[in-house]
Amino acid sequence: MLSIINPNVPFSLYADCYVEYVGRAYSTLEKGRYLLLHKSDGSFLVHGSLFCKANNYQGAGSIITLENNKLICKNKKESIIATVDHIISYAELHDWSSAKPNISRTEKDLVNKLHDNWNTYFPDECVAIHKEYKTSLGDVDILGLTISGRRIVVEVKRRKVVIKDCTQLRRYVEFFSDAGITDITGWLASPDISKSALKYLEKHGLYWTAVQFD
Amino acid sequence: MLSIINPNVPFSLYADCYVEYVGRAYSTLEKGRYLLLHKSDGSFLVHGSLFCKANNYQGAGSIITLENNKLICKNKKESIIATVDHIISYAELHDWSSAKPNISRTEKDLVNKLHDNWNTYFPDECVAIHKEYKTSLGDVDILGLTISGRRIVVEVKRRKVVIKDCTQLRRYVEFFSDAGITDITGWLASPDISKSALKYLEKHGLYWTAVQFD
DNA sequence: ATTTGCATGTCGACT
DNA sequence: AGTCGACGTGCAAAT
Repeated sequence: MLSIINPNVPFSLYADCYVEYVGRAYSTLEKGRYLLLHKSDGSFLVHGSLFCKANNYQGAGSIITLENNKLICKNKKESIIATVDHIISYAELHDWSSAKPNISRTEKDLVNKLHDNWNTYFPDECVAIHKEYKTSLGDVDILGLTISGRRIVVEVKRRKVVIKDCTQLRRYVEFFSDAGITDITGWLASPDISKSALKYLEKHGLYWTAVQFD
Repeated sequence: MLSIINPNVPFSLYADCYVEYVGRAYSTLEKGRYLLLHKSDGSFLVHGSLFCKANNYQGAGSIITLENNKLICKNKKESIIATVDHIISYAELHDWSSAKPNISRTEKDLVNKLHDNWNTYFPDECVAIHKEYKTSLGDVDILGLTISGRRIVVEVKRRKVVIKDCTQLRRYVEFFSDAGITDITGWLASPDISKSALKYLEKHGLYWTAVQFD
């Protein structure tokens, strides 16, 4: 019944089926009509008519097999079983492109802008400005060092800053204070910030500066 | 050329095209063969042959229009333009199910388990145990109150705890200490924890307990 | 509309 | 394999 399906070729299958997933979680998807996609890297997706996210999915490296009217997708720790009642349409997807999109306006772009225009955004003149400075509590987006030895710790966000971003910054500041360095200024830099995040920053003696995409 | 496409009906389109996205970010997807999906809630997806995630996407409420050989998907602040060279296949997706999966083994399940079996996991006997206790710094998963007035603050994670989960817990603990309450114990509860997270917890006088899914 | 946090997050980078 | 953080995160729930 699923004999027309070749699991060695990527495909799109529109079918009436029931789907069960066992792995990190457990889920069932009621019998209905869904679009099932099998990609060349082993990814498997079950899409319903709503949302960007698939109802069920499994990542690269999964293996698809057929057993009677069941489509079984397994990887190391997880499996999806689609029990198929009726196939509406099946199409092999040949020559499917593997290209990835080229994205700009990322956090990295903002980091570069801040790095290259330091004095526009920060009052402390620096003798050295590091990007992606590694610490045992995580990587600091930008670390400035003034002539007097003051550290300027900057965490950059490409979207509106919320509270958890502030605790991330605090953690990086904490790395230096734990190391006995007390002359530290912490900054968040982003296009926007929530009210509670700004309040939280002020309470902890931290700063925020607005930075926009070009 | 795209005249066979009815933008009022969900569809699956396998085509050679070039895709451009403008909105929160900007991206281009090189000319190639991709699967384009239009869902009934307005969602639009451009899938390549790799990964679970679409190369390009737009969420519910988007509107699709056709202009010559361009497929244009717009919402309030964003747009995707797919310039189509050649259609390999086009299918309308009728009676596409809108069901959502039923998921278990969620964080909520763990919260309930801890709440209902408190003494198995925590040494402090409590006179009251609240779930989803609201504070101005976020919601505490579980808050226990002992007869002596001690607060037990518990943050629950369904997967392995990492450092940022510890700072989340610290923030909730901080809410109470800011309010002048000093008798607080902070716990993380999860199936597993990373080494550095455990070390971080210990350094800050916080605790971890293992909890498994049933 | 704003803010918060979960998610089977996914994915990439680095150790 | 383990750990960490960005992501156009998506998405729901609460305010």
